[in-house]
Parts: sequence; C-alpha cells; structure tokens
Amino acid sequence: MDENCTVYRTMGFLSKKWTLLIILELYKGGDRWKRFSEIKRSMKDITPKILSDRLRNLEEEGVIERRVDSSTVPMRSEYRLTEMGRELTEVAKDIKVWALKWKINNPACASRDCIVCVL
Amino acid sequence: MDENCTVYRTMGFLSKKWTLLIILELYKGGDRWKRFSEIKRSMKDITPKILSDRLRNLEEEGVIERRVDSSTVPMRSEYRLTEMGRELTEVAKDIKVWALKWKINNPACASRDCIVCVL
DNA sequence: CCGTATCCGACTTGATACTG
DNA sequence: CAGTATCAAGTCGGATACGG
Repeated sequence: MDENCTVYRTMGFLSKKWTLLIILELYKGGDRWKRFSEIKRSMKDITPKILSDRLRNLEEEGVIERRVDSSTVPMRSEYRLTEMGRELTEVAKDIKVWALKWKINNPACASRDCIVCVL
Repeated sequence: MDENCTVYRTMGFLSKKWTLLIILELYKGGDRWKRFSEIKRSMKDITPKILSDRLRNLEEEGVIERRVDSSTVPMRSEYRLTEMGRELTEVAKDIKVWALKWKINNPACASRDCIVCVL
C-alpha cells in the first residue's frame, strides 16, 4: 500500500469513530459557533474524552476552527467548520445518498429535516 | 448517537482500514473478476488475513460478489464489484477531490492515470 | 496456490472521577 | 463549563502456521 495515496491518507483521519458525525453536528449550526457542551448534548453517547480528542484533531487538520473567550467565567470554547470542513460535508452527503439507495430503509434520515444528520 | 443514522452506520463498515482501497482495487479491474492473489499482489502490505476478512465482509454487505471455480486444482476464488459497489467508488472519488484541493499536494494521484487509486 | 485459524501486541475507545 | 487523568475494555491488525 502506498502511503502517498490521497484516498488512503484522508481516510486515515476521516475514518476515526465519531469524526464525521461531529462534522455533521457543526454543519447543522451553519455559521454559528457551537460550544463543547452543546455538541456533547446533541451526540448523547460520546464521552468528553473522545469529543475533546476529535475536536483537537479536527482543528489540527484545519477542518474546524476554535475560539476561546476567556473574559467570562467560566470561559467559553466554541467551534465551527471552516470552509474546508464545509466542503467535507459533501462526502458525508454522498455516503448518505448511497446508503439510502442501497442499504438502509430510513425515511427519517432521507427527509430533509433529519434531526440526526441534516443533509 | 443514534444508531439509526445512515451516515453513522455506513461509516462503521466503510471506515475499516483497507476497505475503500480494496474497492478501488476491484474498480480498476472493471468488469473483470480478480483473484485473491492478484488483489493481494497489488496491495503489497496487506496480510492475507485482513484481505480475507475484508472480502468476506464486503460480500456480506453486497458490495462485491464472489465466485468459486472448484473444478480446477487449486480452486480459484474470484471477486468483482457489484453495481452497489461501483457506485460506492463515487464516494472515494469525492474524498480524493476534496483531499487534493485542501490537503495533499500529490500530482501523481491527481493525474488520471494514478496507479494507486485510478479515479 | 487460495485462503483460514490462532495467537498476541498495539492501538482505540469508553467509563468514571476530577479540576480550574 | 470545558475539558483532563486514569485505567479498563474492546478492537484491529500483523505473523505465522496450517488445511484444502
């Protein structure tokens, strides 16, 4: 296997558990900054550790951006997708289209207002 | 997290290491059936166990089909993508387009005759 | 030659408690 | 609130040996 393969390298980062779902969660927010606890609340089974790990990783990859307002107590950390990240949701959208066609009968997810992934 | 989420469920199966690359390897073959050893040879670092595991999993998912010719010795197992599998390569294509734009400067992979993933 | 079974270490994820 | 620390549990992947 060639480590220079674009698909291979990108999958290495994209295929981590929860990653794509976090991206979708932020995508739902549009331009709005979302706070850690808000994201966590929406994804009820993710643990803070994993969410924290993934957010840092996504920030390193340039897919999301973070801002901290330390003037308030407690301080606020907020996140949103970068342009690079928003374009990544196209991939998720394709996966969804494919899965709906071939694999899963899931009307809720197929509808435009799916509360889970909103694609 | 909702286990009924289409994206989530599909990622669970797609995100396994090597999976997408195996799909691409078969995609290169077009309609042609490919043998185990032929696939293995093309992906030089994969071990037989992993390849075997993934092929079985992909077959269960309906993404590839398998045929066995037991009239010869040794018998031959051959694989190719189903229609469902061929459509999945669109996802890989999108990942590649995205990665080339944002992440990786990889002219070999960008060209149409990339020997690794041929997308 | 085409795989499968077993074993094992490395890595990943998860549960829970805790801190500034 | 926004994480981090700790440790347990699970998963993955690789080497090797083996059977049809």
